[in-house]
Amino acid sequence: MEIDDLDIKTLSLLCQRGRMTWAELAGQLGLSAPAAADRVKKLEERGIINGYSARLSAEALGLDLTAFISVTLDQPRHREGFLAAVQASAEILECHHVTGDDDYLLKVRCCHTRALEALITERLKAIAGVVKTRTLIVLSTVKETQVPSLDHLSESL
Amino acid sequence: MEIDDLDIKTLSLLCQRGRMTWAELAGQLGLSAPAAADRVKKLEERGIINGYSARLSAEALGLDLTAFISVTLDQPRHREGFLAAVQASAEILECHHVTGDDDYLLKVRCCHTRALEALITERLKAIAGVVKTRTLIVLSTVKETQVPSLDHLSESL
DNA sequence: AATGAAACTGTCGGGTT
DNA sequence: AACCCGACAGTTTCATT
Repeated sequence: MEIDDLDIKTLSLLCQRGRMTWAELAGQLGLSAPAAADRVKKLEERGIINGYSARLSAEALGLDLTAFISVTLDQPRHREGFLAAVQASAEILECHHVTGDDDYLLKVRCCHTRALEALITERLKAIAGVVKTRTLIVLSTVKETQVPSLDHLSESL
Repeated sequence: MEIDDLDIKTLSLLCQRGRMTWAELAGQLGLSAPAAADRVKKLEERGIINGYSARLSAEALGLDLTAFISVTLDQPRHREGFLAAVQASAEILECHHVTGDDDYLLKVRCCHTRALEALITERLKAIAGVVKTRTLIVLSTVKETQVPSLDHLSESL
């Protein structure tokens, strides 16, 4: 199954304005509304579109602090507990198993440095097996996209 | 202006299903459709909801490789060019100015190791002022949320 | 993939607590 | 101020060509 240029444009438009009407989308694509809706439905069925989300402003919600935390686990047997704790913690946005000196890289977002301190000392370091953490605080964010690059899929948009 | 529990629930629902109808949302909130639409409109006006996006599956698009790259710039005067290159590169999802040994932390997503190699050697290292990069490859992703934590805003959902 | 009809949704006004 | 109700325009959806 191929992804054509119209699919790319559809994805691009729906990433920018996820609640746009099929009629509006159809206008941008040069199609009729049912045809546009059909294409979107197929993209959903193929799993390319997972769903739709409201984009929230972290700052407007008072979440001014972003940080990346590297975590080292001493023993593989502690993994289960660590992963469960990660899932349970709302402040941890992302958790990746990575190559390099440490085992996991977390992206966290919280209100202020006190909350970050509590997260590191009371939650992360409390988990059995966490022997080391290293924290990078974000001073400013230059770019932050959720959407993967679409350019590599087509040359002529 | 306060954010009440109904707002929290509204945000939570719209993060899961951003295209849900006002009637459906209203049902979940125990309100009428116009009242629910009113609340959403106010959240949008306050900047708490920035917009809506389709969630795309990186894997379904063939973007199987995620990595974090630390970048060191030798001189502040090279910043402008670096930031411009970052914005122009579709494979770079995020770019944060961070504390620590290096200056910037990038999150990138591409097709395979060859594309990553090209990104690092032909694009990043080609930028004037980039003296060092350090790459962590993501082996697996345990958790990946865009949504900031909402729990700290209310105790009783 | 486009058209046309039926059902639904979003939106606006007015009225209520 | 926040919410509910009723009505109309616009939209989605289905069948058909």
